[in-house]
Amino acid sequence: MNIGQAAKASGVSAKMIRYYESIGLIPEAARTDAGYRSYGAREVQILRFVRRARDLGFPVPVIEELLALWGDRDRHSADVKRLALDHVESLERKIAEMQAMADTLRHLAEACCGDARPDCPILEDLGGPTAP
Amino acid sequence: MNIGQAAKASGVSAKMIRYYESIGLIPEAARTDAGYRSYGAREVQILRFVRRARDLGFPVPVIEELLALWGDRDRHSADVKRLALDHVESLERKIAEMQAMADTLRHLAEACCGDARPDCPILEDLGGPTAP
DNA sequence: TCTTGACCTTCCCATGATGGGAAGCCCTAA
DNA sequence: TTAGGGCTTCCCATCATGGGAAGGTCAAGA
Repeated sequence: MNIGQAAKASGVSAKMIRYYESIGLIPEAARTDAGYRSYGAREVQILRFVRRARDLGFPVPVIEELLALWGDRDRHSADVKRLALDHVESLERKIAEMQAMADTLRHLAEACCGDARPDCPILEDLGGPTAP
Repeated sequence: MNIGQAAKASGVSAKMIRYYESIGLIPEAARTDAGYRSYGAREVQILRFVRRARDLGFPVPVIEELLALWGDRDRHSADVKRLALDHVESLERKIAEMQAMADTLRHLAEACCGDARPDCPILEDLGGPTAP
C-alpha cells in the first residue's frame, strides 16, 4: 500500500501521515526500493486510531500517550480514563470561555436595534459611542 | 507615553501593539526623535477597543471592520449587529463541536472502570482492544 | 518500447495570535 | 559616569494543517 492508499483507507491525509512520522508519533514506514513509503493493515489501524483521537480533539502529545497505553498489555485503564477526563476538562474550560463570549455578544446584539441608525450598544461596550 | 505605559494603560502587551501596527490593524504610532513609539489617550482608547474585541473572541480581520464602523458616524447599526451575530454563530459552531467531543468522551469514560485492569472502552472506541 | 498522467519524494512557506529572546540603542537616577 | 531598565528590530517557536515546486517512479495505453 502506498501512502495515498493508506491515506484513503485511514482518513488521514498523506501530508499528515508524513508529518506524524516526522515528529515520531508513528514509527517510520518501510520503504520500497524506489523510496516509496509502504503500509500494511497494521499501520493503517494505527493511523485510524490517530485519526479518531484527533477527531475527539486530543492534542498530539496525548495521542502519543494513548498509543503507548494501547500497546501496553499491562496498562491500567485508570491511566486511560485520566487522560480522557483531563481532556474533557480542558474542552469544557474552552467551551465555558466561548459560551461566555457568545452570551455577552448575544446580549449586546439583542439591545442593538440593527437598523440604519448609528447608535449601537455593541460598539459602546467595546469602546464608547464614537471613535476618539 | 511610551509603548510600555500604553501597554499597561490598555491591557495590550507591547509585543502585540507592535504586531497590530505591523499588520495595519492600528495606525503607525508617532515617534520621538530617538525612534520610540509615542502614544496619547486617543491611541490608548483604540488599543482598549481592540483588547475588548479580542476578549470577545473577534478575529483580527473582523476587528478591522469594527474599528472602521466605530469611526464612521454614518454607520448602520445593522452592520455592527451582523458582525456580532456572525461571530456568535461561529462561536456556537465551535462550541457544539467541542461539546460533542466532550460528550462522547465522558460517555466512554463513564463506561471505563478506571482501575488496574487493562480493559478500556475508550481505547476500544479509538482502535480496538489491543494494538495491532 | 515509448509516452503520458498519476503518483511519490523532499523541501519550503503560510496560517493566527502570541510569546521568548538576542543585539544594540536610549534615558534617567545615583 | 555608570548601571539598570526600557526601547528598537529581527528571528524563532507555537499547533496541526495545507499549498506548491522540483524532480523521481510507476503503470497503462499507443
